[in-house]
Amino acid sequence: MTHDPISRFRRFARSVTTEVGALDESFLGRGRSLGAARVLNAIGHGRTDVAEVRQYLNLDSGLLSRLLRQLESEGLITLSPHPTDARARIAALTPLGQSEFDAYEGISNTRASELFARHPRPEALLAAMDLIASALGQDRITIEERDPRDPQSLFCLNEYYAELGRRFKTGFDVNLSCDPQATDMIPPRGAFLVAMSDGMPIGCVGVKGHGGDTAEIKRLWIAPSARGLGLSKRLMTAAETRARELGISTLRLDTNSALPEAVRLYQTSGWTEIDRFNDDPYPDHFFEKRI
Amino acid sequence: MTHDPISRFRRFARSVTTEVGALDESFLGRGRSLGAARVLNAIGHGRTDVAEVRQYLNLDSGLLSRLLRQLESEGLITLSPHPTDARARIAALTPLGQSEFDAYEGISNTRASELFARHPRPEALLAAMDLIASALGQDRITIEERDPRDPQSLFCLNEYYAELGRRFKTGFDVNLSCDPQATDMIPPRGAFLVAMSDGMPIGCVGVKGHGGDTAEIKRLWIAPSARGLGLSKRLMTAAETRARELGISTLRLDTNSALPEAVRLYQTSGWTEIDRFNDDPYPDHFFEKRI
DNA sequence: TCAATTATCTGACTCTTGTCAGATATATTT
DNA sequence: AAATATATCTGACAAGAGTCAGATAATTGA
Repeated sequence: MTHDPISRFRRFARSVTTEVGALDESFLGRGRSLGAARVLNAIGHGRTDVAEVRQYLNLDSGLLSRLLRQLESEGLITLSPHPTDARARIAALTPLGQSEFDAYEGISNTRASELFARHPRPEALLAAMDLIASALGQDRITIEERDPRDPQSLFCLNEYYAELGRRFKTGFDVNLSCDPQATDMIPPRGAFLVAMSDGMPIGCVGVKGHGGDTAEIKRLWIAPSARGLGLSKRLMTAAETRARELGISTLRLDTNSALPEAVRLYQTSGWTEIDRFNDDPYPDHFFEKRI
Repeated sequence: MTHDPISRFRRFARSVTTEVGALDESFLGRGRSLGAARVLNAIGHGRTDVAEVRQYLNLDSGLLSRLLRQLESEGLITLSPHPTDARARIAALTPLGQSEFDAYEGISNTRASELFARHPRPEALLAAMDLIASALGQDRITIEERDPRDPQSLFCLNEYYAELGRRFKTGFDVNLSCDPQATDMIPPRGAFLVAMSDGMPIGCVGVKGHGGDTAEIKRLWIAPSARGLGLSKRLMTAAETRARELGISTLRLDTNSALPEAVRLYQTSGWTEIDRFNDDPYPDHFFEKRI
């Protein structure tokens, strides 16, 4: 039979490589090699340190050096010494470089939006892409500490609130719950961790401290497309480690039976159920863990 | 904001290219260039005519010639003259070539099945891949005439029956419906068309004749992942064209109001509703079209 | 039958990518 | 201050992918 998972996967791989190949072809149309175009794009996307570009594109230093020279001689970028490390250099787009970068962006954006425009269910297509990106990018998921007020963190928090609203019969109103102060989730009192996958936040967790040796775990959320990959365990482990570094010895958390995956996670990872320790109207399960 | 469709698409593209790149790397591990490996794979997948391989991989004839020579000198393939065209050649794997081909297959199959094995919802992942493959492969969908009894056709027909079973309140039993004889859907009486996308069947339609100048359209089906892309219209147009070639001047069809997309399609593409013309228990709408 | 076309092969080239071994200047560590 | 490490640059090279202009032999069409 021809419709086993493997051949379906193959058809997928073939369609995507063809698409990517076609995009590369159009990039080539601007009279520059793909390598140079990639470097320009990396710089345009804010990777200004030469070392950063090299790491991102995984390039040999010699090769990158030549590509940078080429872009410089085309008048697309300027190279200046790094302010704090005179060995290193930082790259910046010139106005000409910016317009060339915009042209590349235009090519890929047009392709992408045409794809969505002619599709009957663009949201389904995007959800499918998220799912696949999470599945394929599993090994490249990183956990970063961030300010809970930065855009990536806020994105996670909003998704979290929206999901609670859908899951709780009564809906969810942040103002009724004891919303942690951002400063309680910033060192030295606490921390906020975001799981990033190829530049997109796909999960978060907060450690809310108050200066003592006890803290609360709050706002554990995983994007639907990344569920089941063991990410919540990774986030919780990272949160515990970070809490320990901050001098915290006891963690507590509250949760709700409308979130059975969460309850199960805590039960199976060393947490003990305890009595209610606050009067927040939403939670109905309370846990504690010594770390 | 960073979570617009474009950046989600980008994250997807990046994760897939990384995956494909990693696969290519492992291919390289067998001590052969990627080009040669691709040619070997194309031959192993049954593309025996050199011309076919060239077209499939979109290679320059000179380049392919050299790659074939290399594979031949490695003892992986044999090249023999084409039986009916002495200019052309056909390639075949030697036993050694077959085992080398199997090794490549093993690499990619292992990767794919590991991906599915560690995913919580492999079916959802596959459905997502199908959806994306259909969306990206739109321009590469071909409509082929096939024997309604060949495996690709049977796959479509079974999916079609299964779907009717789900859609009709009463279920669907092929034996109660007047199932067309295969020979009625083979020239000169009729035809059976299958829409193929990268080697997978994603839709079908039958023209069921009885030797006269009237025929019926039967078994119009589109895979869920390929719906909304205008494929049913393409299939119907192809069916009409083929019917005309077979000397048919009037087409009829029956359908059911549980398939509203179908009813709407016929109403908007030149068909006129007519009285019941058979006593099949399932249909409740009947159409006719002069072509 | 003869001219045009087709399938493949050959040789000569180019470009891009990538590797490697130093060279140079600056930072960091001891 | 000396030794070591780091960031980048330079030159020399090699392999892969791909292009192009003919050459050859077979097939097709007028």
